[in-house]
Amino acid sequence: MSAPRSELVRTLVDRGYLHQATDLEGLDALAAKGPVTGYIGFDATADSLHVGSLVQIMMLRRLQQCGHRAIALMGGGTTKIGDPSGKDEQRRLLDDDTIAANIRGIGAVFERFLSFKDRSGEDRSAAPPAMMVNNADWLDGLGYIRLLREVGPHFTVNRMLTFDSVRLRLDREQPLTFLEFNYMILQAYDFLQLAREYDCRLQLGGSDQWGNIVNGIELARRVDGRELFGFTTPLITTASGAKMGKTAAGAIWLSPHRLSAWDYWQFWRNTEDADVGRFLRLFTDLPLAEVARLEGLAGAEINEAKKVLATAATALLHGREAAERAEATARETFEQGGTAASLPTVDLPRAELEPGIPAFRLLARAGLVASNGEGRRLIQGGGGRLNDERIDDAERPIGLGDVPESGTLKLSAGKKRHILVRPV
RNA sequence: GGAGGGGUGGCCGAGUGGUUAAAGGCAGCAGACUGUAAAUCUGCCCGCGUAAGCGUACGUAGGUUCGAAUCCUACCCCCUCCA
Repeated sequence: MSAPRSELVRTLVDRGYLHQATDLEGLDALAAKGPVTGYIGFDATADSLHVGSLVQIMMLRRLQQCGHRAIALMGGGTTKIGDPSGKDEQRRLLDDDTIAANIRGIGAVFERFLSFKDRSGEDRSAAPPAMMVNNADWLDGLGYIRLLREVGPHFTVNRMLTFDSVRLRLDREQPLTFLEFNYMILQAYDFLQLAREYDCRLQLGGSDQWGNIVNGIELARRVDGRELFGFTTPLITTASGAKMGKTAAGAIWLSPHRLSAWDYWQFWRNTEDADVGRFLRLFTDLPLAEVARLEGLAGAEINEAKKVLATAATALLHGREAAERAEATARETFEQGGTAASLPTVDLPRAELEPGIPAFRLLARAGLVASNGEGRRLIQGGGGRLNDERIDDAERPIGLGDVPESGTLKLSAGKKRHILVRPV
């Protein structure tokens, strides 16, 4: 297409969010005219989202930044069905209480990225407040016959069978239950419902959602004669092809109770060279010119860009202050080789430390390793450190005598994972 | 309801009486090299134990055997085809 006229489409395209769109020019024209309402659905399968969902969250943020209304749709209803996309097996079905708790947890994340406050009073140019809605509100009370009559005629099973989410299962001879088979219908119905109730015209999502999104668009056209738009992002992988967000300590969660700001900062700091520019565009608000400059840094200098990325991305989720604290901690720890007092700290009763604890046991006690055996192996492999000195003997007792001036022991598993132990 | 196939460690997947805490791969952790990168190479990778060893583990519960993931019985679950 020619150069986008709307800020929205320009932003999404320039920053690398576009994979496929149903009618980009139409969307561009619409967004150029005035505020558009767009949504993304999130399943409530865990009490926190992880970085895998961050692209979607950032898109909602872009939507709002460009003056449009963003709706975060909580899948309180659809989670009871289970999206078969990209899965070989049906997920365990969750009960209502769990889903409700998950929605609360997930909702908290959105507060960081979107503004739900109505500020039109103080600032006329402000974007409409974002909204959070739950599809259980309309799906729970849905009558089966009514749904079949309203929606059923517009779906042919022939076509449903051609969708990736279904076909992949069938091709691999994995079971697909009728329950899951209905997921796409409900998601299509969501879009119709949001279009009717909030004049929502746009659904965004990951590339695996393309089929579901198109279904909604078609449904609304046939039933209501509405013109809706769809937009998907590419699957975000690292340059070496790994799916994003599964690393050292497991999934990179967005909720602070699951993953600290420090660990989150470290995750971004360890981005592969080749990903830095792309990630800066997708996951930070940095101006594109600045991104281009940082991306151009070569060799070891690219580390500067990684720090900017880490701090900017962490600031969005955990706040500027926490991000800068993480950056400072990292500088002291890695660049000055010191012991930053702000490293993660665990308290240990003096009485326990008094007689001395074998090193392998202390590593486990501090949470750096999962078991005593793992602590032993770590030390045998040369990865265990006490106050930056390699621990050679797994049995070596560590006691109060090892506590340096600073008052805390520094334990390390490898060069990157450190923890402070404070006797209390 | 009938016939056939199958359930193995985080995942994939070999193993059909002892040499099996269970090949191989992926993922993960650590070491070396570096730039807290990638790639590569090396080691580790159920728990407890300094160790010898012990305890758990191959869908569940029993049984046969000196000895079972491997054989038998019952049950549960999944798949394919038929009704």
